[in-house]
Amino acid sequence: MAPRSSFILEPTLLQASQGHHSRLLSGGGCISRAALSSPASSLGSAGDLSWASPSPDQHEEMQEPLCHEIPPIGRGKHAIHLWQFLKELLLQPHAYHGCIRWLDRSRGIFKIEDSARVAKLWGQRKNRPAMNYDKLSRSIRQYYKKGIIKKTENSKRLVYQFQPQYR
DNA sequence: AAGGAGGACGCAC
DNA sequence: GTGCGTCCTCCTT
Repeated sequence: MAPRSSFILEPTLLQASQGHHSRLLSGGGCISRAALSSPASSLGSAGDLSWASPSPDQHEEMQEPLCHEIPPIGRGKHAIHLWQFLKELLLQPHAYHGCIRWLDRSRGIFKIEDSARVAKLWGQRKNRPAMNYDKLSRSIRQYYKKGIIKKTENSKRLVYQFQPQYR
């Protein structure tokens, strides 16, 4: 029923297809362009590293209006990845206060404060009602080998760290 | 109990 | 093949 295709945000498309840093059309969603830094893809293409530079907190001038809209679905090619979703939440501390937050923003260290809620949000985004933290964390663990997210040195509970290229 | 590490299998791209 | 989602065993906090 819902005209999904006209409302969906395609962040992965933006970074996967060209890698150009065009502003996301903030029509139905409110993901800022900084929400999705291209991973290793930007290593090959020069010129679009302006905002994905290795520098920690360059600037954070994008406190865009909160969006609690939950895109209908997201599987397959056009699906947002878990690590992108987590960054999305982290970039909106007001909207997800008490849910997830940066512990050390410059090092990409964050803490999931309400595991159940984060899992529920992820489940909503992916249209997976049965999502829980047990399963979400399994996916995070898959990121270890891929070099996207890792556990911190002291391995604190519910604390993870984005690898530099994914910050 | 809740969280964490991985193996194994299945499924939609 | 990828990126999970699901289920499971065992271990740690």
